[in-house]
Amino acid sequence: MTELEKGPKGRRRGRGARERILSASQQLFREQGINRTGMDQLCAAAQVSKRTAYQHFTGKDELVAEYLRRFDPSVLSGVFDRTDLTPRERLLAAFDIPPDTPLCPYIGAAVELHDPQHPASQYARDYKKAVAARLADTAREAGAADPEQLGEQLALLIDGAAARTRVLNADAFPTAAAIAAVLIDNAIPTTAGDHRRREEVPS
Amino acid sequence: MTELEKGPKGRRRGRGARERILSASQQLFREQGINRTGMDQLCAAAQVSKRTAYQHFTGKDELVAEYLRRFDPSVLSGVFDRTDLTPRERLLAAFDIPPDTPLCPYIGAAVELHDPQHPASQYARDYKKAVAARLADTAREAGAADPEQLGEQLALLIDGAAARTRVLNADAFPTAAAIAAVLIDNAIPTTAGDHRRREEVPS
DNA sequence: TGTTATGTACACCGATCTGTGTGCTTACCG
DNA sequence: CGGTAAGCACACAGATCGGTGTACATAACA
Repeated sequence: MTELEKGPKGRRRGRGARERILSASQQLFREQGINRTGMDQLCAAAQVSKRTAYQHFTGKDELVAEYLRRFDPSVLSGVFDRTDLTPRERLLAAFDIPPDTPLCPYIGAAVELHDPQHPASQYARDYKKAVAARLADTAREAGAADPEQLGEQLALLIDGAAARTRVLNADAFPTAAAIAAVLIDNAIPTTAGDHRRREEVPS
Repeated sequence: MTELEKGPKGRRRGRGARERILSASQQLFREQGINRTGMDQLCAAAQVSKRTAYQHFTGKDELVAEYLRRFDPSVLSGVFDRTDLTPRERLLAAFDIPPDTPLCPYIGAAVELHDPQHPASQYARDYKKAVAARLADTAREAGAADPEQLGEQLALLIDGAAARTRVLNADAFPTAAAIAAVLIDNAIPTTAGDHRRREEVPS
């Protein structure tokens, strides 16, 4: 009561204001977009006074950059660290996305901010490159002929699915997954089986 | 002089204010984005008084929708109406984009407006569907096994290239074109000449 | 000539936005 | 206890936004 619940005034601090601000950002920026989410609304949602928010972040720009920096775990690592899958399956698993996922915030940020020099835009670039690199690593692990190329191609498919889902309001990831399957089959030379869908991998 | 050049006051009307407004929209909305371009700036660039702008368009929303509606000719028809190319070549030509093209305004609008009900968002959807349909038509003309699927796949590649180009600030269309070539080769059974290795599907 | 569109120039409204300034309140810690 | 850090409530500044109101100027047409 004294710790998590608020007294009507004074220090509230249930697990840090900063956390609540970033948590609210995750929700509001994705739901409404960055530009359409004002600091007033955001602070209200985070149950944080505006004054406090500006003591944790020098401005909205920094907040946005920090907000973007908190995404890897769920999307990136969540896919690549699954040791129960073969490299090949891991590549395809990148397209298995829960159908309600609001949609790649990096593209949204790059479009909304519209300034390639903005820290968030720079981080979005870095992130996209990192994803392509991890895909390339996995492709190499899977024995692809040209891992870098395959990684870049799969990254493009993911972005295409994200953008198209956003514009059409309909899930485009199955289509992207189908293309990915073709590309992977074409790029990985042998591996016992063949092209088409191959159920399991021996080891 | 009396017609095109302006007297310091009064009616200017060199080829219609509406045209100048839309023309300025094309430039500013693409350069700066929609939300970051105010009506004041836009009217100044169009050399049109703000009052006049609001007599031609009921509001910015309508202007944005109209702005989007003026893009087909250059992109869509420009590719599909080329009778000097085979259907196959036409499919690939969709990825031949002048390297400086600012980038698909439909995706930008859908992200910036962030409201699927916005007239511009609806038109963006219609347009994307139309492109996929024309790609499917061409794919059918080229003899693809599943034209709708190929059309949807190629459309996704285009969107992926657009989005990725935007985020990474580097041309992603060559990568998309490479994927397209693979998909087309896989989907079109015969077609005399070819590159890649295609030993399968005799008929 | 006068009328009617069409347009200009410019001030202005209300809303909203990022960001501050100020004073008060509470928790923690020595 | 007293001090300090963290936070709150709230008003407010300054800018910008979409959109109007008003009075005036010009071109085309009768």
